[in-house]
Amino acid sequence: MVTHMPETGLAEPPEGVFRAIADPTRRAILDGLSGGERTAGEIASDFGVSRPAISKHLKLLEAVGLVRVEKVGRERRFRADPAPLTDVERWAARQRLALARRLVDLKAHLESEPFKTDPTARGSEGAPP
Amino acid sequence: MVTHMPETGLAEPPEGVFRAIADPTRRAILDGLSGGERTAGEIASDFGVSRPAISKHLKLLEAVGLVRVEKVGRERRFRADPAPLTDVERWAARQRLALARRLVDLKAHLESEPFKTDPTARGSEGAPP
DNA sequence: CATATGTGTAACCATAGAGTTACATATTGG
DNA sequence: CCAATATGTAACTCTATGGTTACACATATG
Repeated sequence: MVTHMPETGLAEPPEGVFRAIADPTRRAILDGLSGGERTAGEIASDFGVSRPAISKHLKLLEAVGLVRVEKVGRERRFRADPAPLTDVERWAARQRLALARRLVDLKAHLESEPFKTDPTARGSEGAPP
Repeated sequence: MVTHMPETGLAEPPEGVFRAIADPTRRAILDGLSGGERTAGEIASDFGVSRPAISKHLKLLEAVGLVRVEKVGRERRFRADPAPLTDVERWAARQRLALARRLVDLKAHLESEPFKTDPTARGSEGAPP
């Protein structure tokens, strides 16, 4: 039994990004940044939540690298940076590949051991020559 | 100002999956299921948390379709189903594409308006002494 | 310089969520 | 039928987190 942390053995991607995109408002912020740079105020005006709330979301997004900031005068221009999402995509892709591999193994297994108990039996799929 | 919900205009993927994979233990469970089916007890024994905790994680994972269960006798065999992750991958990919598009637009913009103030100037990246 | 503007921070609140222990519900095996 | 095994559920606790309001700061502007 692993007593410390999950410790999957598989490379565990940065926790932060997963948590960051778990919140719908933060995903919406990133979506809103798809068109290009926006100031904190502009972003906040898109949602029904207070500006401070958005400010904190932006801070968190910046912390995990999903957003870059550029201070221009008294305003701050935010722009999305999807780079950290590669971790998420890689993890998701690996999950899919794992399934595919299992299916291949299963197929191979079924084809190699038709019916030990009955030599006269035809293939398990019922499509014998 | 949108008063209801984020409402990004862009297709908003199922909230559930994002929340489900936000938890490191749940991701670890899915990773552990990469090799094939496992019973609830086997899964629980991999972590330093109580079995009920794992049970709840499994319930949530099943609710969002990331895991399938098959009751066999008194035990339950769980297996991963990465299908719902396509939503996540699509969203992530779209984010990346949005950035690429912005960069292309920027490049085009820079190339179309080299140096209005100096007709003799060559490409924008030149190193004028 | 005195204000208006654009933002971040601090202090609080309320709720969600992850963990725990105790107990209820199937099945299997004698 | 009864004890052991494999799980899920209920009832709680604690902490993380998203939101809010009030206030501090920096930069533009008349």
